[in-house]
Amino acid sequence: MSADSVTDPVVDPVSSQRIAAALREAILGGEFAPGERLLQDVIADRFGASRIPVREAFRILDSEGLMEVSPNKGARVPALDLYEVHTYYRMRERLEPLTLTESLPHLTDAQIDEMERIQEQIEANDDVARFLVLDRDFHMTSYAACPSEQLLSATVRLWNSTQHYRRAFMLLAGPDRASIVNAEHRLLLDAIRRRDAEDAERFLEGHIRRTRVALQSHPELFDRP
Amino acid sequence: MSADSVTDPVVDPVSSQRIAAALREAILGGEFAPGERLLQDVIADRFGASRIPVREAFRILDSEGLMEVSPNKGARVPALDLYEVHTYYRMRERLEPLTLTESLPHLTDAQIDEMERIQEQIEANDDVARFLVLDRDFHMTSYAACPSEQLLSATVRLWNSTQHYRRAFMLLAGPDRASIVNAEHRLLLDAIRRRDAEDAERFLEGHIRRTRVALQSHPELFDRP
DNA sequence: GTGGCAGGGAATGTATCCATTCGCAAGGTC
DNA sequence: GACCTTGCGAATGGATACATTCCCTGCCAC
Repeated sequence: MSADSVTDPVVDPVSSQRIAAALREAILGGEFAPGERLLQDVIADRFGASRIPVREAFRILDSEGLMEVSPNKGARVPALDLYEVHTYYRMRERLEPLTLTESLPHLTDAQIDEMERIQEQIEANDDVARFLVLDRDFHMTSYAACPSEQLLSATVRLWNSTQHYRRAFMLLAGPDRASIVNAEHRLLLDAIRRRDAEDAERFLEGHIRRTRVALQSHPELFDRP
Repeated sequence: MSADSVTDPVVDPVSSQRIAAALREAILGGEFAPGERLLQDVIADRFGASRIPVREAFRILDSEGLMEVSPNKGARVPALDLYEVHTYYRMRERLEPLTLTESLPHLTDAQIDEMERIQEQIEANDDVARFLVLDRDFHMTSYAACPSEQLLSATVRLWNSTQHYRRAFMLLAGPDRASIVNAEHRLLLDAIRRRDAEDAERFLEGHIRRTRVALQSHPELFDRP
């Protein structure tokens, strides 16, 4: 056992899970572009495994909305057009307020404090890649106490599927919109502190909706190379 | 080639897909109870295949919400408690009106006529198993023109996950509630004919909500055996 | 030049065999 | 008697090898 095993993240002994976790990070981090095909052999070599666990990993990621596999045609990162991203955002507008409402009564004060700290980091930050991580953390923390595994995983799927376009949008729009996002986050955080589900739902829906409308004004994000 | 190959459903040459399709039917049809474990060997023998395509099929069904696989612990049909089914219905209340709204402008008159025919069969029918099929057909036909593959598959997942409890509820509550369901379906159908998305959303949400409330009054459906 | 067709290489799908893990039950200890 | 431990059988995870499908390329006919 290595001396610093305490700080090492525990690596899953099940290869398919380990590979899925690594690919998940890579896809969410933008290492693979939408539409990019992933070959079983290549991924298998990369992880020193056979193709069997790689196939399992592909299926796992498929169920998370991060890949799409089709019989005899291989696996690729989904490439969405404007309409599909638009639809994902409309799904988010309807589902995530519910997730928040379910989470709200079970959120601990410590978790709300954690959201506050994340928001402070967002306000002090001006790096796009870091914003994406922090923004995700902010919202996921607000959902973390949702007792429904199903609702939570559905929410994560929606975030996963739109992650790449969120990044592309941020890179394009730049940090100009930061002040609006911060205002929205502050309103949301305040409603959560007050345990006001109705306000929280309203602010969250508005936050997602505004992002959707902003995205729509940049159709060039969806031009196929 | 068999003489009646035209009427035969095309069987998928890919074993994993074929097995997944058969298991999907079996689970939705109630052949496996929630919580029941499915062994790779048993399923493999049943379909005359090795365990590899069975594992693929399990993963496929997992992504459809029909099974849950956990590493080294096998695969089973998800068993939900009252809260989780309740949550699924609340998700349905929010998502399915959107699916309908997206589908509505693209629905052909022929599809609406088809819904009418299905509704007539529902009204002339008094068998629970057949009702479940027809009811699903009725709603799925209303969603069929939804251009978003993602929204459609999310909707199907929600239906899949709650199918068993819908059946259990119908067997318990009997056909007493038929008249209310018929009234709701008629209102929904009328709104669809008028291409009135707002009314259609309202009636659909109410339809799902009423079913959820009715389900909640039968907590005995969720007693573990 | 355009369309279709055949062939070959590459990638995916599957079977068999082996490795690993899990669960349970029998036995032992305090 | 309760609790831990040990070991065995069964089930899952993974590697290798083979079968099948797909796709692209080049050739041919028109």
